[in-house]
Amino acid sequence: MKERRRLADHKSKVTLSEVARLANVSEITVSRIMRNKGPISEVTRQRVMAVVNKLGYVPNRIAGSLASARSNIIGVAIPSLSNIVFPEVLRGIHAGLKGTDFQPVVGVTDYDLDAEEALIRSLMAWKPAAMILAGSDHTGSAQQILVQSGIRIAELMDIDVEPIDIAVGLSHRSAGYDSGRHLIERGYRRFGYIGHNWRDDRRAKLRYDGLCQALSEAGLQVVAHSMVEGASSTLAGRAMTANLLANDPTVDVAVYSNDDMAIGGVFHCLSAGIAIRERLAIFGFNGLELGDALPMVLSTMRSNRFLIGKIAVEKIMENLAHRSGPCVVDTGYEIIAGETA
Amino acid sequence: MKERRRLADHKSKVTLSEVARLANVSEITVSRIMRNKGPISEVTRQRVMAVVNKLGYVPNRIAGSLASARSNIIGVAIPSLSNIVFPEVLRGIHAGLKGTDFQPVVGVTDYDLDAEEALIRSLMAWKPAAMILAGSDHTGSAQQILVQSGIRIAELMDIDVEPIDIAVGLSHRSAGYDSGRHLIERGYRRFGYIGHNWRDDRRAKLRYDGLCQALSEAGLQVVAHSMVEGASSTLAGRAMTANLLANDPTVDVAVYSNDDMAIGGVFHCLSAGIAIRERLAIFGFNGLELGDALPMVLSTMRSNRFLIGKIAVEKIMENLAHRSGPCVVDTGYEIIAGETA
DNA sequence: ACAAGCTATGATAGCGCTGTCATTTCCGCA
DNA sequence: TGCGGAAATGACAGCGCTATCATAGCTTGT
Repeated sequence: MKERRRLADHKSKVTLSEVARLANVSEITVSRIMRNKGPISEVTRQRVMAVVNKLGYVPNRIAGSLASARSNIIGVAIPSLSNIVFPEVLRGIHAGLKGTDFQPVVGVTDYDLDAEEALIRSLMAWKPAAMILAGSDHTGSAQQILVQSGIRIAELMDIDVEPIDIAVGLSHRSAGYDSGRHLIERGYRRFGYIGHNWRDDRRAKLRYDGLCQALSEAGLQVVAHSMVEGASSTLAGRAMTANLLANDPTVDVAVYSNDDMAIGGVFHCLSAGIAIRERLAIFGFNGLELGDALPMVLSTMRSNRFLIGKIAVEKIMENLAHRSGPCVVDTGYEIIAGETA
Repeated sequence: MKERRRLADHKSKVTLSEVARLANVSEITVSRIMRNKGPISEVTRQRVMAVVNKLGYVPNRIAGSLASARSNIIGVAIPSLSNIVFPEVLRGIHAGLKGTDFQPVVGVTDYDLDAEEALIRSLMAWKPAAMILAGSDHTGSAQQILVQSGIRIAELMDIDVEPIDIAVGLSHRSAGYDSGRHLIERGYRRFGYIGHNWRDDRRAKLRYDGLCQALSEAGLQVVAHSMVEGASSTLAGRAMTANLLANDPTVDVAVYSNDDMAIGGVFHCLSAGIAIRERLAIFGFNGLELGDALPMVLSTMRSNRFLIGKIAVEKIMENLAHRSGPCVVDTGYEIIAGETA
């Protein structure tokens, strides 16, 4: 009997009331001490903490959240972990959360809105304190769930449409536009575009639209396209660059859907002996660190992925309780002139 | 009064009992339906589901977990999100979890064991169904918490030491050893090593040790080192390559702590006009996709990060309830001959 | 025709914690 | 000396769900 007691004590059953009993105080006192809430005398605190440490007591947040009707969970739904930009956003989120005791619960949607809806439902079941999503495209039901939840919602990456609550990101449309202006100013006239699946990556499409507008205003247009099915990758960028030049040898600049693709372009040129910039200029999007390390610095546009995640969290934390009307934070972008365009 | 009721109904208070009341069944019946558990007649199911959909009822998992003393959370503690390998492991974890209704809760330790301990405590408070960690280095307390918890514990990346429960990864020591053998066979004799912070990345050190052993068995040694403070990066790899060659122009092969660094080496050679392989051979570790897309395919060793995450989850799911004695899964590695060494 | 064994449903009692509203103790100051 | 009020603690009633055991109807087989 004695042994059984000890086993039970040590494994499954170290609860608040156990601690309270051994420390000769009420449960609520222990609870207050664990949460640093309410006035507690130093003597009691130490006596209780001694017991806590001895038993290795870890408060059960599930019970706590149920009782207080609030959790310290932040739901995060991102489209993919393969595309480097999302881990970077996650990094920003983690950085913003550091020091708080909020925990992100991360799900991946694979760019599928129905999967996103299912994920949102599943995350909502944990009564998160806030939700962070990528983009502002959601199914009707998902949108409704988000709106009705009343919690803070941050929609990241994109600020081209009105958010439910908070949007943090940049205008991809005007980023594309400014890329176009920049390249026109540098004297390029025969534009090629190398991209990937627009259905998944709607923001790439927005940048393309912006680019076209800039060209059109200058009486120009994209004269050749090479689009790859599926996701962006450096290998795809390499292949599509070869493809583009084969289709239309007159292009003097290739604009890529992102840096992964553009770096593939650089590699193709290096290995095919094509003079970058003189023969073909290359312009990307994102400003990945890698672009900086290339034999020639990649010309691109920096988006601040880390910052987007971090600021989203900060905005949420500013007032966890109430939405304050749609709020848009523009994290901007910055042209990196580089050496490839 | 009527309006107030409706508001309350629609926002905060869509609970099991509410659904049960409107569907004219008991709470437990609704609970069974939501969980697909126990025998339920088709008629009842449909009647209840109609109410569920009408109210937009989402079960509260917090309450559910408390009542059932089990959660569908998987705690994940990784050292970093900056190093591409961990997002890939995460991807594997998500892939393995797909189709189950488990949710990963991810925390980042920044390679700090004390931070890891704090994180483990914090994750444990959610009574996770299992924990996934990187590496087998933990503080004493962390180790104790993990052992005592009784839940499944997977320690990833590394199988060079005995795990608490499950280990999935590869022997970095023998990977390093085999790199050495491979390069010796190819005729290289003057080895340089380019690495990053060993305190953070203990596995890189293991690979180095393995390399040295292979060299030593062949009567060789590493004749020059260039180590960068801090984390690995392509830029650092570039700089350290220049540095290495300046220090000892006789080296004919550089082994890098990982592909990020090695790719930097490739870039340095490309931009300094150094003949890769003829003048300096380059060998990495990880087998990143990017290595394949380079102008010359990177010679390296493939570690299967995605698989490590996926298999860890599968092993855990095999028997969620009980540990079955230490279990080690070797996901192996594979030499990619490539064109740089 | 009736025990045995289904299937479908319900009543009850918590899970481990926190919010709310007391209650007690102790201090400073008139 | 006594009183107002802050500091310290506690009792109690849930939070929203699920485990457990019980109950009612309905087939079966012999």
